[in-house]
Amino acid sequence: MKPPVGFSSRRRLFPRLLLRRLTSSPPPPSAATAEFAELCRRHELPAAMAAMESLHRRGLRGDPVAYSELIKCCLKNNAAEDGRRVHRHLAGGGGSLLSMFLCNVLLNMYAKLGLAEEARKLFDQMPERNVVSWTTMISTCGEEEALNLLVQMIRDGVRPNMYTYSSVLRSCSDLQTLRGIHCPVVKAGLESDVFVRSSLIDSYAKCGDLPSGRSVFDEMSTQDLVVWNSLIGAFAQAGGTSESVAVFVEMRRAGFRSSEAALTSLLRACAGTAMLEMGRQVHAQAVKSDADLILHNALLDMYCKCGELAEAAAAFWRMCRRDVISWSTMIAGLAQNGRSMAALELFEAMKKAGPPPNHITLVGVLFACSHAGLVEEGQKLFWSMEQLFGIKPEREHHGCMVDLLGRAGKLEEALRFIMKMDCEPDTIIWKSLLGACRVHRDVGMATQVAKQILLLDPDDEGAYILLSNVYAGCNQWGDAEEVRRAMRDRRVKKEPGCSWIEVGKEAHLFVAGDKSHPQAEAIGKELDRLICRIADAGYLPDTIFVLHDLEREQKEEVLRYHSEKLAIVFGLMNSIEGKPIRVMKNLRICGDCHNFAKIVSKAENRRIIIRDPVRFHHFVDGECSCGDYW
DNA sequence: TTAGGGTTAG
Repeated sequence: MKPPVGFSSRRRLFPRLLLRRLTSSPPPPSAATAEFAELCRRHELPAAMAAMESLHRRGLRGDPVAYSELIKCCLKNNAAEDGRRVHRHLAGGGGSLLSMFLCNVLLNMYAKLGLAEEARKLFDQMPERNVVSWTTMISTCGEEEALNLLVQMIRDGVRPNMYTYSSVLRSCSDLQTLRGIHCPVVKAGLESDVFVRSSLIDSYAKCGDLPSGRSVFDEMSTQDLVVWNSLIGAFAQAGGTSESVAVFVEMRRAGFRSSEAALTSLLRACAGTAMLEMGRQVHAQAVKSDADLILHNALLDMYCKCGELAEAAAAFWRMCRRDVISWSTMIAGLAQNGRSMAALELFEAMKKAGPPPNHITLVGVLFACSHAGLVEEGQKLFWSMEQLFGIKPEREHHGCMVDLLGRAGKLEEALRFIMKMDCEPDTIIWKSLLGACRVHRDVGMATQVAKQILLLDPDDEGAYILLSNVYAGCNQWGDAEEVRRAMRDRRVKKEPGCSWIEVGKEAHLFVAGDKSHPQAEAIGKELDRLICRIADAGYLPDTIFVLHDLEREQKEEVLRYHSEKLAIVFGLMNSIEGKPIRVMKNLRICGDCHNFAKIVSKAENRRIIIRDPVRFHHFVDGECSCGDYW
């Protein structure tokens, strides 16, 4: 007899199962295995685990599909210990239950849970391996190991398929290797697979070869939304905002919908290059996706990275759901924009009403302390974070502490702190101390610290530059020149300083002293006029920031054409009165440009926002949000 | 049973 409409077998089984669980007499073997299978199928983890134990106690065994569902359920619930228990049960009794199929499922669980060692151990123990086993193993590995496994699998007579190549390609971090793998992919006729294609695009972008990524895309005959998004994401990651927008427009024209992933990538690109107007336009496209958390986190980040804190805060409080990334983004955004106290207040609110902080949240909070000179608060947090939040200080947190002490002029204390650290100091931590030596003009310690960095990395450009800055700042021109010579001898090049500004949704780039911009002549003239105007307001070029031993007049000339000055003048010339001037820099702002921007903000009655790689400077009415503490 | 696109710091 057929059940009545709407009365599915699933609905019928449930009360029977419940009844059985409530009664003490065990079900007959066939019913017990069926019950186990059903619990596994329904992913009821604790009940299925109990059913498995009970079955095995009675010497009974379940169906392979049931075990496979149970292992998948362990993975879904992140229940590694339960997964291991299933593994032990399957391996017990001579291991007869551990078929290649179930080994592969277990392998996948270990791999996805990040338990690489356990995955490897199981893989090594497998008497037989098929393409799924090899591919699963490859997907857990970095480039070198993935390539080794690929060679071994071919030697073992197992032919890689599109899944295998997709994983191998994704592991490539070196362009030559990537090209080497691309060849057999083409030979095997697998390039047209959309998964392989998106892996190729992502990996070419990651290896810095965007044109190759683009040509893989252009050769695509069947179109696929994810592949479009891969290309948008690839340009976004490389900082190519206008290119990623162009691909987005192209994609829409080709009839594809604008997905959340694509909009998120665009926002990331806008954030990376501080393209606020473009970001606002993407925001307008994103309004329909109210519930998408990742997209809204990216939106928040975009406003923070464009220095628009009021809009960031509005976006933050408007979100219908906020996760640890939303809170961390907002806290770091406030801190980087010189609003340390507000960052700390938000952290207090998070502790009361938000999700538990993670290690990145605490980096943001420590950053807030170090950039506001809140030494005691920072130290208190650092020493209590493990106890309060269960987060063991990592290298990044130690780096923040060195920064905190160094910025506050406690150089000896910072050095002692480094010496006592549990982890080995890396060049980033030493450079933080070297930066503090420069600010506080401690030539002796700077020399020692720079030596330490160059021992770790003899080609570290930053160490040479910072040390030569320290010498130049103390008028030790001979020493500064010697550092420069050492740099030349080792062929270490200084990255040229550049700034850019968005005008009419386009980025205009300026390199120090560069006259290639179409308006270069007019900008130069306007800069001269501006410098004359602000000279009356007290601007005097501070030549200490010129690193070469030049005559004063020459130094002034070098300073005059620092890229941020050119960008500010261009912004003044090309934007509506009253609109803030927003400049982005690849290097940290020099003291003279900082002073220049302060005076211009007052003299021209303009808000100027400069973002360097570490933080923001908001110049309003002759003052900077950093309080001259950077 | 194996592979794809999106968010935070340094």
